[in-house]
Amino acid sequence: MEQSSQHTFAQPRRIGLTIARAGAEASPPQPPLAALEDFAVTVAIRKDAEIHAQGDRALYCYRIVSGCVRSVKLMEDGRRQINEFLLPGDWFGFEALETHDVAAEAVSETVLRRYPRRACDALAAEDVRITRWLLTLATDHLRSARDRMVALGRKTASERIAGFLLEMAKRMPNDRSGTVALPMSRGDIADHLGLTIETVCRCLAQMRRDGTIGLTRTSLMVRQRAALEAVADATRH
Amino acid sequence: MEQSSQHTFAQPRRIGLTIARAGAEASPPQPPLAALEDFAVTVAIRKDAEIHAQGDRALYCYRIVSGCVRSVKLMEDGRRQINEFLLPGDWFGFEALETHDVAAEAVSETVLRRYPRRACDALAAEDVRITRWLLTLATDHLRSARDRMVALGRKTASERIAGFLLEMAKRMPNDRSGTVALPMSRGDIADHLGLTIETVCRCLAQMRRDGTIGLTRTSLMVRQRAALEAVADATRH
DNA sequence: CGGTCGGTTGAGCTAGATCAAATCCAGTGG
DNA sequence: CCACTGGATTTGATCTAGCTCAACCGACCG
Repeated sequence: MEQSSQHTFAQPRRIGLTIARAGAEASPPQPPLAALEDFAVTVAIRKDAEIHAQGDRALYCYRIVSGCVRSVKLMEDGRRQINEFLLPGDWFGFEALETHDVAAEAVSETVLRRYPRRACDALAAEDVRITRWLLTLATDHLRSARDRMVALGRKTASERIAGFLLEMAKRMPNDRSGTVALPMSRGDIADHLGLTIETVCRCLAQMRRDGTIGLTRTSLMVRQRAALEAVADATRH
Repeated sequence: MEQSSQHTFAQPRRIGLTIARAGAEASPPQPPLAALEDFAVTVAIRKDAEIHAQGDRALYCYRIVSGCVRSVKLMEDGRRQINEFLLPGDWFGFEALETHDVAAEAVSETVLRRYPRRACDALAAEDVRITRWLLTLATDHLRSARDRMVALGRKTASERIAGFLLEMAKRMPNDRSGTVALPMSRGDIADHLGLTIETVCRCLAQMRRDGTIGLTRTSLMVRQRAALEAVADATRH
């Protein structure tokens, strides 16, 4: 089942960092060793295809070149939690032990750069900067996971959604008009925020009625950032 | 407000790892450099005293020698999320950037070993093993944060509580009879699981009526592990 | 043009929250 | 040793945010 839908490009190499940084406002840290690129392969993933499953041997880690990936945990009965949405420049899969504890799926058509973990480890053994960089990645993810736990444990539906919209507006590339394309479905948003599709819809509809956001099926415009922030940021300091 | 209640022991040094490991079934990884101990100080913290606040300059990281610590995030209006309970052998504060993004408070009378982050960083610059160890810590915390996100986002009250009880039974030292002391209040449990005190009480009471657990105010006995696991572990694989 | 699949909207329903009383101790003072 | 006090816990009664179920809608597609 793993990577059933991907194919490997014969050609591109070293297109790496340039593309990765495009449009990312505050990009995640990039690895300090170009040598890593020598072991990498570029792969294209179709929308909704699985990059790796929960429980797969963790052979690779990945950097997103373009598109969007969701990191997912599933329960037996189908309940789903999306840990995070990953965007161009983001890394994932690096934090696994023997196996991946989450699945990774393409939210939209996605191009990845794929790195063998073995090579990663080998380089890390030679060059401390690799390990330090991995540490930075891990702590960044940890801190954002903590923010999400407050949201999931203690925030109301509209607080969660306001926070999500602000995050997306910040992370996604926006055209001049301030409109950003939302790559994920309402269902994905719901499973990210611990809500149902219907609740997500109703909150968004309300915010549109209030004039705080502009909204179509796939795009978002923040019209009154202050109003959204007031709803979202009840977190102290 | 920081450390208002702690005092520094003049005496003990190097008692470190021995005490730390006592009773911990699967202890977190310990640092590979005894040199770190040369910069450490042992401090005692009173119940409910703050070790560091949200937003404090991150000058130290800590290892728990004995007792229990909660890592908490507060919202303006007092809503509270406890990210994790930390037990003897656990490290915290290492993942901060300039400031701590969470507060740390003693759940019970607690003894800590406190390490200046500056010294940590200096040693890490000399010895890769320190950095690797920090990476291990960070990824461990990240993986457990993900499990908690599934719980907070998608599990029912009884599933969350069953999972919590199993985790505690596993992490806490248990006397011969299989009874473990629960150091935290019902309120702490509620704020950890994203529930109210009343819901926690009712679920626990129900489990006691069903005979799956034995329970007093401060202690827990798992009587039918299988029953608890059936409720808790709906996570695939 | 009919079908399908997201998305939206409406109408109840319910798990868990909220509000309100008891109880139960642990610690205190006599 | 016992009564007293205050906070934590437990239990009961009610309420509600968000879920569930169901209908409808609009865009895209063969």
